[in-house]
Amino acid sequence: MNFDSPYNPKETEDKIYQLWEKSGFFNPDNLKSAKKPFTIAIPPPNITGSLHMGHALNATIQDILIRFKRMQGFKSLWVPGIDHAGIATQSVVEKKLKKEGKTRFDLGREKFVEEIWKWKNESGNRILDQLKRLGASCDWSRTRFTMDNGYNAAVLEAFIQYYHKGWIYRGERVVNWCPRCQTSLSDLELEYQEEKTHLWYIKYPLALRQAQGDNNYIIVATTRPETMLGDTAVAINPKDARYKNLVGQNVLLPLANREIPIIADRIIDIGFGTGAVKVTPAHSLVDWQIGQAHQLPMISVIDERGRINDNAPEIYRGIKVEEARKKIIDDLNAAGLMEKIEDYTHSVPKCYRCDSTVELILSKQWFVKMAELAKFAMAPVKTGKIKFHPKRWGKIYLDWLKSARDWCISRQIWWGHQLPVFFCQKKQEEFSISNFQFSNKNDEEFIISIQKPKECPFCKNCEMKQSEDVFDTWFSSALWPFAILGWPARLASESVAGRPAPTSDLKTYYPTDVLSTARDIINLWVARMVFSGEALVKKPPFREVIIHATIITKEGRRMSKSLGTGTDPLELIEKYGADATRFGLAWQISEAQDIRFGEEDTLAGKKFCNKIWNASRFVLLAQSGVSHPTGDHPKGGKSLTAADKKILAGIKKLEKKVTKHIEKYEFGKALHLLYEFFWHQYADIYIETAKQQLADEKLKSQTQKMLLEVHTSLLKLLHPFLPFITEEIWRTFGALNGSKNLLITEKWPN
RNA sequence: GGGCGGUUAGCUCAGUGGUAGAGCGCUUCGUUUACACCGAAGAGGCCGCAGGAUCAAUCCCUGCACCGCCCACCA
Repeated sequence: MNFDSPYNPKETEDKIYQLWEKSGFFNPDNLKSAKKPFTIAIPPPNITGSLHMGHALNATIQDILIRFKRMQGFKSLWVPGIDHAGIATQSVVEKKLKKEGKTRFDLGREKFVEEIWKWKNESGNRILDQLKRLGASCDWSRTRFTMDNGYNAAVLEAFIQYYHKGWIYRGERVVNWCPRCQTSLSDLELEYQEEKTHLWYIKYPLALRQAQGDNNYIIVATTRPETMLGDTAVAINPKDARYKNLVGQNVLLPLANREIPIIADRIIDIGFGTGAVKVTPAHSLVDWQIGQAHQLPMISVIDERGRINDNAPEIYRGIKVEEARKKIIDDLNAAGLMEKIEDYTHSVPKCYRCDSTVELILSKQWFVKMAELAKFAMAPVKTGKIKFHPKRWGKIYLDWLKSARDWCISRQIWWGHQLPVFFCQKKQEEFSISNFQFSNKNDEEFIISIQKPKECPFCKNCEMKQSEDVFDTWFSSALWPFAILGWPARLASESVAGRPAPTSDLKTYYPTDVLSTARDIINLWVARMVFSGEALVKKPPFREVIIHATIITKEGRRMSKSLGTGTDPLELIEKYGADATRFGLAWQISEAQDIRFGEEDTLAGKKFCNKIWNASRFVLLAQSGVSHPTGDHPKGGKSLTAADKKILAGIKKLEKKVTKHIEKYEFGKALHLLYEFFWHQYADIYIETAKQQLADEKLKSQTQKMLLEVHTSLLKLLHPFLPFITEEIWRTFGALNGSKNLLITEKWPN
């Protein structure tokens, strides 16, 4: 180690990280003296991802905790891994193909999935390597992937168990559909964007004309004129005096030339538009509900590519939705049926992966019933078995669960876990959305099975066909905390009556202790992990949930690569070093909802590292010519000066406070205290005093011991925050007293 | 429409029922054997606005304003 120049992270970090990896201490099985386990399951980053500030912050938080607990003597396990990220990954590879002028359909399913695996093997580990650069002390020997063999088994097992409990059903519903990704989406995979559009007031002529001349039609207001081709009713509120006498009559649906009834339903808002609303059960959720209540037929007019289908009049078929809207407006104008147009602003759902406008279409999908599972998810939070930090997120979590709708878990993409569902070919009619003019088709015959049945149990002589659908990515990530620990693998010795028995990892490390994540996936992920854990393993998956702040730019804007507004944590590491980067992040941690990230704090971290570096040099130089017999402790000596006593007392207090803050997940506070103490109490005051004491022969030896004592205590306290530099310095100090222990496993001083 | 968070020094943010703090920036001075990625000293704040309970509020309560986030089936 070269103390003659400022601290150089580049010379240290790789070397130290290799030392740690070689030591094997990231794997808690090698922590011989450790007793109680402490576990964190990393929120698996997407395989397509590259480390961003959010990851860096979260990794810093988790690593501080893991290192802290490891030093405290816990069997600390931080399990790393990656998520296959169905739609996201598929679109990355699709984009790559597009450059070659191909689509996934050109390749076919098998070849395409092969392409993705190839891509995964080439660049899928990038983010994990980046985490290492930050100093993350994960147990890499336990690295998992949501599509590795064991994990696949967990996904199928979960589905089958849910199915047998009656919590899964297949049904034709109005679902969110991304026309670009060609798949269904769950409600949580939508992002709403405000759009300025219009409210069109359209005249629907009454089929049975009244004597009074001005009652020839009823006017409906809509933001989606194009879906009128699929209208099967006009609805009004039963209390609306304006239309009371029209209920039960029919109108002649313009353009489509069908007669549809006027119905009354309390769900209709009298104040919206004209108070009369067109009902399109196949393309709107509310309308679907109305349709169910009034037994209306469903006419699907938009297909899975976002085009008008064959259920519409011929002139509109095959046209994209946006164009169909224009054409229909023109045609209504031409027919004199457009009453008026108003400006209107409302939120339009977009695909969270590709930003396309999401259509609501009628489709047969698999759903998880939320009624039971929401109870599972709520119970441990209500009883305090799971605690949120900050507390307020617990309420948000519960609020969502109270009204959560059934979860659509099937996706029509190719990258993911294929549903373990097999259909009888003979009885299965080829599924095509445009065939669904009317509902009430009976379910096809299918069976749920991990392996393809040898014989079709229905017709006895067909080759059964597996469902082409894959699971929603979140269905598999919901199993993360226990799937990564071995669930549902059966150990012959432990299996009980054929039921899944926990593996030893599951026994030892489950439930995990802390989950640290971002607030935007509380419902998407956290809630689902909780009910999955409760339902499948009978235990909540973690005890504490840390919801960390979102990192935004100093100007208050979202950090985004495409906007060019992001800070790249790897650049920070390059520029300031990993410790400084961690410092810059930890320094800004508080309970606030956002962190407006300023690079100055990273610079401060770099300077702090240098301060530690130089103070260490001083302490080492001051030791020259001294040998320290082990056990020779300065404490209690009669010769302690006032300064000695003060710094020792200060350290004691600091140890208590830092411990307390880390335990309360107040990492920013802990770091501020450490910084203040090291720099101003220790370096500015004590070291300066020590210089004088060293010059005094009577105090010299005592002071040398004091410096070493205080310094090593501080290195320990700093280690979870600044692991590289503290470990590097620790090695030099170890050389002094013959100790070869790594700092990562030194005992936490409290 | 509902809920939540924020409003403190030029910037980013801590903080406490009783003289207001940090990092960065700024000013002045300082190369004495850890460190100029430093040290010493300093400037800079009606702690968003208006009320209320209190001996006393930046901190507690109420209302308001502005910024931001989330949820919701206004078609």
